[in-house]
Amino acid sequence: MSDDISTRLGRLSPEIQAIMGVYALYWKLEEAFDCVETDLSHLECHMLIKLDQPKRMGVLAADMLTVPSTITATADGLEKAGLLIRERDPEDRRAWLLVLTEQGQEMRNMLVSVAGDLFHRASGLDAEETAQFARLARKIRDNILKTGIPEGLTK
Amino acid sequence: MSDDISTRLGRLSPEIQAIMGVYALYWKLEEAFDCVETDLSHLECHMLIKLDQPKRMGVLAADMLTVPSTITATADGLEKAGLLIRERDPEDRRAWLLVLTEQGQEMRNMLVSVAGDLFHRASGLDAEETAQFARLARKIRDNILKTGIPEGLTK
DNA sequence: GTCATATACTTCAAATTATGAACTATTCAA
DNA sequence: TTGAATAGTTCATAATTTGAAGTATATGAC
Repeated sequence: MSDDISTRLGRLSPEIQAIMGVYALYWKLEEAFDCVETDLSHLECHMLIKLDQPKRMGVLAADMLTVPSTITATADGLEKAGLLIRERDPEDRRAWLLVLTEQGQEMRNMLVSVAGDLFHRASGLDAEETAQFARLARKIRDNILKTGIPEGLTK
Repeated sequence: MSDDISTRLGRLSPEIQAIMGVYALYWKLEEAFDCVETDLSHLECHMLIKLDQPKRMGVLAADMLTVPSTITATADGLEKAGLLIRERDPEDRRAWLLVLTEQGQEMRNMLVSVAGDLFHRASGLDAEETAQFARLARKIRDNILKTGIPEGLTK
């Protein structure tokens, strides 16, 4: 009709519009992830996607803005599924490096490809808009990691 | 160092960059919401923010991409806290309209203001970038609601 | 060297949250 | 009027998340 959701949303502040958009996209992506044929939980999918290279668990915790015990549980799941292994970090033997197995790499590639496609369909943005959005999203993420991550955990 | 998180993220596809940015922002906002002095759960905060005007529970369920029983539970909490009341929708007496009380309005105003500030601080974007991001976010949200919401539930 | 303190991760029990199936009330269409 | 569909509710269960206490390693002060 005339006074529909979109029209009213236009009257809210840009920040709230941005937040609502982010929430909608987040929820939609989560929902869509459910449909992907895997036995992985959402957090397991996220961790897999973030493991573009071996990372310490503490770094992942900071990156995913969660607590260590959650990372332990998630890594346990992925390890049990044969998608990653734990290796001691030679630079600090208290820490583990999470390293994808070949099978983990394959799964990750699949997820990354599916996620990209999901974003495309869910967002409805064209290539240029996607690039623009990605640029801002990257800037936001940089800012969050910069302000939210503990000192020295930038590996 | 040289090969830091941000640099590597730049090598990923725009879609994945966008998704990671969205996830980072979502998680950061969730985390920040915890610090706001309320007795509300996250979902209760979200629902409150979405109630810029009376809405049917089914509309909220579609909007928040969740199931009816979750909406029932969330509305129960807000009703118990005196922040909203249920009114039968005169156009369809099976449906409830969720209407904010005066106290609910106040709480919502507070949350909207805090959320805007949170976005500002978490994202680190300036006004123009925020506007740009908001525009794209709105477009995304429109697309998601258009494709995800059941027919006729645009009230 | 060694002692005290800090860090990286794990364990586990408890709390929170989310879900789906079965149910009530109302509407709609034939 | 009747049968099917829709709006929301209830409730038991499942999944997720957390925080506190524990182990092992590292770091810095003496």
